[in-house]
Amino acid sequence: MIPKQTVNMTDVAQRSGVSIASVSRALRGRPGVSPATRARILSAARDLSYVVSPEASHLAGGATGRVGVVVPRVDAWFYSTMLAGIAGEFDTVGVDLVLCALPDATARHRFFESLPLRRKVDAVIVVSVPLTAREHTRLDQLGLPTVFVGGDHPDGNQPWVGVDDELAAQQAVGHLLRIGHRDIAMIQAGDREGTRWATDEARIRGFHRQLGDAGLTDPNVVTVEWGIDGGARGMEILLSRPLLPTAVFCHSDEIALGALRTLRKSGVSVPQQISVIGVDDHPAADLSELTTVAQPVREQGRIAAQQVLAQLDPEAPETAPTVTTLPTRLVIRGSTAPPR
Amino acid sequence: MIPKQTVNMTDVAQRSGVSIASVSRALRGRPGVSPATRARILSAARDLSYVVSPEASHLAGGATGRVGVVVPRVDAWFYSTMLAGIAGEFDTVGVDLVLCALPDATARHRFFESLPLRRKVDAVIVVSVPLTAREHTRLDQLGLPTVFVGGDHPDGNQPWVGVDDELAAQQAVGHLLRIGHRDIAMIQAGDREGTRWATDEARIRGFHRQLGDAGLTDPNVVTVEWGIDGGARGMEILLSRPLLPTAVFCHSDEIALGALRTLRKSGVSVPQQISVIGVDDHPAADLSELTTVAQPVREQGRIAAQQVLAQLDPEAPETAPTVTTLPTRLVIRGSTAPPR
DNA sequence: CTGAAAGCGCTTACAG
DNA sequence: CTGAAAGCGCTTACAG
Repeated sequence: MIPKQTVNMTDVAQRSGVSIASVSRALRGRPGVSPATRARILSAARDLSYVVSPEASHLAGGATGRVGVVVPRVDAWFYSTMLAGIAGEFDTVGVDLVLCALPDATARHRFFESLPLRRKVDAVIVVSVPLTAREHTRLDQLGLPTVFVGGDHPDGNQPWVGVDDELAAQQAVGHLLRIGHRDIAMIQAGDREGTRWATDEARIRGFHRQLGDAGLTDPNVVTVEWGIDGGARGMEILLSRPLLPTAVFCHSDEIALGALRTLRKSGVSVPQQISVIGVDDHPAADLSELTTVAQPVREQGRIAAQQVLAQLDPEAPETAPTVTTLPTRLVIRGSTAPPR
Repeated sequence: MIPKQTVNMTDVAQRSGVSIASVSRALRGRPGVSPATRARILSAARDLSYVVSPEASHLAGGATGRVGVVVPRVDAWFYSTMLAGIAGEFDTVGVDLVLCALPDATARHRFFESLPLRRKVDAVIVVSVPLTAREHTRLDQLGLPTVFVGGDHPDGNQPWVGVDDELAAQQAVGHLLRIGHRDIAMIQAGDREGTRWATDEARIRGFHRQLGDAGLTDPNVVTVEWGIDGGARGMEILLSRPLLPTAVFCHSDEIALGALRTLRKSGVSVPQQISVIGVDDHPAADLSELTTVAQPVREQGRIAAQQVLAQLDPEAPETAPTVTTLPTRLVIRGSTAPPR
């Protein structure tokens, strides 16, 4: 006899001598089943190592047990760390993570127009992705609980988790000012496709504000493509100008690491001739003795996941959508020192 | 009037004046629909921006349109890059990626015992995860096409993609020998929980073999936990011994980067006093001038995804399961030089 | 080429 | 507390 590929609810019902309706109720922990019957059913289900078919369950009105996670990309420290935080949280409750990476404007556009997550997940976490008004509308049309991480705060009152990027920039620049720098440049990240990233804008805003508060105006800003190579290029540009600033605030550690590479290759010593500071506390920042403003990335993912799960849990008390801003922290290493 | 939440096949059928049977056939590209009807249906589906319900489709015998990807973790360069390669490939054909991270033995055990992917995906990609015989059996019980990336070659004739880690180690050690080193140590990665990773074993095998071929035996080997901190610790141990080797082969770039950190902090100059080489070509290797043996990670992910998709495509010609070994390549940077 | 119909494995009112 | 039955949105033989 060929064993059946899969055990279904009918098998469990037969083995425990009840109808599938009772099995369904027992398995979902719903009321309306006597304790004795419930016990019998659960034991039968265990014996057969039965798992509910998510397809059938969802089709009949249940949840999918899946949450979509939308990220710009996965092969960057920030996003993969975020993902690890989310995945760890989902794993504890058996929710499946459907990954959507939107590396460029085309992918983003396609995603919001075709909404491939439709009917496939119970909720969505959107990490950093900048949304146009139309894209927001499309997202709403999914009709799913949504949690945003980083990036713009959603218009409506939807949950958001992140850090204060403007403040982070101010902390970085504040440190440079405090140790005596007055000639501070910035290497800013810009999107090749012209997409405006909330983080980018907040960081340069913080840069200008902090300098402005110190009475410094019209600073040197170079905008390059995000990444190590962009940072390297940014520093090349600064080096090509007549006067070298005494310090450089870099949009992020990846930019700063590239800048450090250029400085090393050019024989400019850090921090003696120039101070460099980034944002993030990327693992490589420690290796390169890069002073930075750390942000808790994994934690952001964890919190976002918890919020989504709370929204999905019918048992959970109804709560107002929360905006969670996690603290950032100056980490002083060897790449910054007072100007000479 | 309140618009319906979701458009279903019936809506498309009505709009194009045919039965849902024809809609289903047209949408799935099956024969038995006249070109004119097909065109009408496709256009109606587009107008309504209809997407097939994966739940219903699968329940009725179709595919889920999902593939499970199992990785040890996502927050490490190797895995996130692999994931990016896989995700990019899936995106082109609209397959959803269900991510499963198995960070420790407990998670791994739970995963293979409860097989949470059961009934949820059409196929599986297993990246690097070491499998016991029992776990292999359990995986087989899923009855799904499976592609392995890295790690052990599966016993049966299942597709595998990866690099030759033993050869990679030999390339690294070969380089050290070629430039004159004779006293070569290794910092090896070991699993805290005692899990035996195929990659780890292959790399130390290559190390010993290459030294053995050069008539060198009984080399210095230090085993530490994988990662930057492990590498740092490994180098501390080497430094604490009476004689410093002239060169160190590191299990991977992450280990090597940690080793470099220790050397810098200890004031030991690289490559003057000691040469260091790693494996992977991690982005930070370039920043740290680390000589290494590069492997194409994203490409491995891409190929694995293509193989899985080919197995899922009924149109695709039946092919024998392939073993694809991608080349590794020595990348010489500043961390290695002839001994003095 | 096209459609009516059975059936996939569940959940949930609706009756007992 | 328990079960018969409708229905979720599809796919696929089976008839035309």
